[in-house]
Amino acid sequence: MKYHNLHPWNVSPQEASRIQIEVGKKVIVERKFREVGRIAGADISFREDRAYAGVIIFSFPDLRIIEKQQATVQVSFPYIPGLLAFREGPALLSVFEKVEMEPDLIIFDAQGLAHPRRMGLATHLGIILDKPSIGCAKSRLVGSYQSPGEEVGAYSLLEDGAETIGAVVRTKEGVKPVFVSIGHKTDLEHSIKMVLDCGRGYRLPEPSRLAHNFVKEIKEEKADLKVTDEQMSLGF
DNA sequence: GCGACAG
DNA sequence: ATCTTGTCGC
Repeated sequence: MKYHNLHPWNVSPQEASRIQIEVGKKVIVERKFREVGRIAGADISFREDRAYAGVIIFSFPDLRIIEKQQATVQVSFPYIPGLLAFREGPALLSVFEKVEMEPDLIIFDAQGLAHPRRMGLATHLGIILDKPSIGCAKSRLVGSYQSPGEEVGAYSLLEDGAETIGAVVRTKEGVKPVFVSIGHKTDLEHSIKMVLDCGRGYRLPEPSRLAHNFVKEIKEEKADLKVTDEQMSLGF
């Protein structure tokens, strides 16, 4: 996949926040597509400063795997709440660059608009990749909410002041709900529907769950290789 | 100053 | 996220 190089990534935290405010002006919170034929799940696993990024493309709604790609990248930006995209973004773009079967929608294990500056990783990468995206996080970054009903499919709104920034969705009974928010080029109602339609009895939707297992495997099998993709392409 | 804080 | 043993429950 191709993507737009909108800004540098090796910047200070202050500059990163400024970039989020600037790039965030491009977000589109409207869904124009009708059908989803392919959906992608992406995730990253870390070991020290090396990131193992993976993407899996599925057919939808049958959720058959049609492509898997991976990339190993050296990471230097630290984890700072609100600036996750600056730590994981570069590695995710490296792996999306290898994807050939373009997805119609991407689900990220992170927030979308449910972010202090409405620029969570799902929104940020959706804009750079120019693809509809959804943020499906395992915990809250910002916003207040009432606990959703216990039945699968129940959800409550996540709000920040008078603004609705996402939804807290029950994807499995007796388990902590997930935090769904618009990433880019879609709406909240459809985002919630997609997360639920991709559910197969587990807390996380299949694209997220399998992408997570995938990068975990990659990390464990390549843990001893102290070489990143870039170093390999340089001939070693 | 204190507590919160995606992965 | 990652580091880790046992443990509670279906």
